[in-house]
Amino acid sequence: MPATLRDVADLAQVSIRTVSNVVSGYEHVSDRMRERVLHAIEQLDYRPNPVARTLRTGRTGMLALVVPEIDVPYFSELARDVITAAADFGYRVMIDQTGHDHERERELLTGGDRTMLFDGILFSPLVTKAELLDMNSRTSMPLVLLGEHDFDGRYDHVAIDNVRAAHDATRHLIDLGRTRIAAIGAQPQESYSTPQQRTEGYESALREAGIPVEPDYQRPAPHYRRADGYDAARALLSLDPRPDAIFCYSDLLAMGAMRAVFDAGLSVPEDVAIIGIDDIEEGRYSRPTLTTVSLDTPFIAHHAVARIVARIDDPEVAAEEVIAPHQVLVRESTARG
Amino acid sequence: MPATLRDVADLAQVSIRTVSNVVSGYEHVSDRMRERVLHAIEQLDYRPNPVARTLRTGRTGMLALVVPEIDVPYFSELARDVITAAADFGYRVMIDQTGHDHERERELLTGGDRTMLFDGILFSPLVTKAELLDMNSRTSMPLVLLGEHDFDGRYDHVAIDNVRAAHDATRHLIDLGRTRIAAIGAQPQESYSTPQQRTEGYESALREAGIPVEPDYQRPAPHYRRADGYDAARALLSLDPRPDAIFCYSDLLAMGAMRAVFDAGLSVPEDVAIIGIDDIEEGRYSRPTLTTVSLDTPFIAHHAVARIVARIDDPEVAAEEVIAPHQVLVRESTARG
DNA sequence: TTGTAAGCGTTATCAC
DNA sequence: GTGATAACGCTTACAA
Repeated sequence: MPATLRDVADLAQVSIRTVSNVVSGYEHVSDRMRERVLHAIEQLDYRPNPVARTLRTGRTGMLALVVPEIDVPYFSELARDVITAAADFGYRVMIDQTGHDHERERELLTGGDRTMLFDGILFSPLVTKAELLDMNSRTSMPLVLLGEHDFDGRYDHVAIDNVRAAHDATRHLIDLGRTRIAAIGAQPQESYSTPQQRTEGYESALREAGIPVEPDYQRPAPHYRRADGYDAARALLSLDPRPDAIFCYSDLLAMGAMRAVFDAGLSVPEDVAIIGIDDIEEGRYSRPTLTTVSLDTPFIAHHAVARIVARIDDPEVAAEEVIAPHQVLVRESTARG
Repeated sequence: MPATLRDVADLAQVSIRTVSNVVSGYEHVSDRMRERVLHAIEQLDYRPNPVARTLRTGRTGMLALVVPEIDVPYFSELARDVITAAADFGYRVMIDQTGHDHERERELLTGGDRTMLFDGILFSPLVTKAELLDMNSRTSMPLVLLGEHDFDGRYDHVAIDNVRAAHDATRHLIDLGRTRIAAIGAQPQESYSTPQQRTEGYESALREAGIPVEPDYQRPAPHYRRADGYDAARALLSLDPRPDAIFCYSDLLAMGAMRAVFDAGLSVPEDVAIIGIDDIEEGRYSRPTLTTVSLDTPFIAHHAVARIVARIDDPEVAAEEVIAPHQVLVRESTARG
């Protein structure tokens, strides 16, 4: 049975209040008292019960990071940075996986989930804009959106400029001299905003270069996993004329797409140049290495945590938008012939 | 301000006890009462406070999964399965990252970390056997070890037979006709038990085949990341005679090693055959695809969660050892010429 | 500077 | 079957 404040107080012959003062670092405690208390704490191996403290203070010291799939490299790399950033602010991170389950997302946001042991949510959503809009209005749970962009200032969010990022990626392929530029990653339901924005950037870059937008060259991807990229690329390669470049909305899609190109007996970048988004470590070792749009996840993580902490401390603070920098990293998958 | 049991009781004109009964699904409640209570709950949008409940019951409904690095694919894929398995048992998962920090591991295990908001720990350790032995003895926190094997029945653990797995992997390379078989992944401090066991399996397979164990062919890896595999492989390739096969203690090491082989102007598997351990998804898409020892992570996750739940329910239950099956999956990186 | 006591929102032990 | 009421372990007015 773990020792309590009361036990320590009894042993040290002081009041429970004094023990609490010592434990929580209150200043005005005489040295003799502090000495006695610390000794008793040592002796009993006392540790404060965080749950009791939480019940009293209303703070758990935990953040929830909600992602669709933790084993998607982008999310696990983001999680790593978020855990690190949260530690700097004295918070710990609980990771929740929604598994593309909108219902689960709604539960978390509305608090329909009855086990909310955290102070705030970092949310990398799957939900549509409309869904999200009236979701969190019921709960007062502090919320910061990751990766999304277009929410009219209702929520804190930290994201990249998706339109520009997609535009830059497409532009890079154009500068290579490619003209039949396909894209993988549009979502069947067009209400997901990230894919929508990337499509917008892709199309605008094509138009600016005077290249007609060819609907057949745009393939959806139900999720953003390797298998989805593989399937989509296979379909693209069977077209006539076949694309000479593919812009993938995520690096993982790109990994699958590259494999599909090889399996078709073609080569990257000679036959098909490929670019992704995310800059996951895998792309720095793959063959060929993957050209990508790098996202500065540490930046995203840091600002997201900073925002949520600010909102926890003051729920009334105005919502803020943070745009993380991005940058095209040219590697072998788009190297010039 | 969220509604409490008391508010509901007042509105429904019943006692707080009756409300609690309804909420926690107690059977002996009259229909009229239940009706009234449910109505009030609905009206107030009442949700039980999990912290208060926890303080009373001592259960948080949370498990901690402790891993060195969440962005290492093996761990993120394991995390995914653990989260899924935990959900089946009604638990949620908090992921903690120790970042190769022994001190952090000790903190978590001894509860020196003051925020123990979970009921049990699933621990994929970095610590040495000796360290672990007297670590958890102070706390009574339920603990299940993942991936480790040789702890004399003091702790629950679910793992694979590391010696056999390494033996099988090495044997596979031998059966290919390779004779200069290197290994990457031994740890500088030999007290880590998993690497130790893999080295044991590697060496025994060589000896059985009458192949001398060549110390130069064994390279340590500080961590198990791509960069470590890359560096180790580079060193191996500069040897004379150079190895014609490499057994990597993890798939990620293998990905780095493959890249090093290509950068040296050699090919896999013709010049150097490569096999890993873990069966991460990346290896199913890489070029060449990676031969590996598959670990059945869902099995590991399920049994680990089942054990920890059993131990939470009855702390006195005898420690158990679960050995997960493993299997060599032959792919292109060791295909016959 | 330190002690006393009132909660935080539950669950559980009594009675009735 | 339902109603009071005492914990759970802590923080924090309010007193002394």
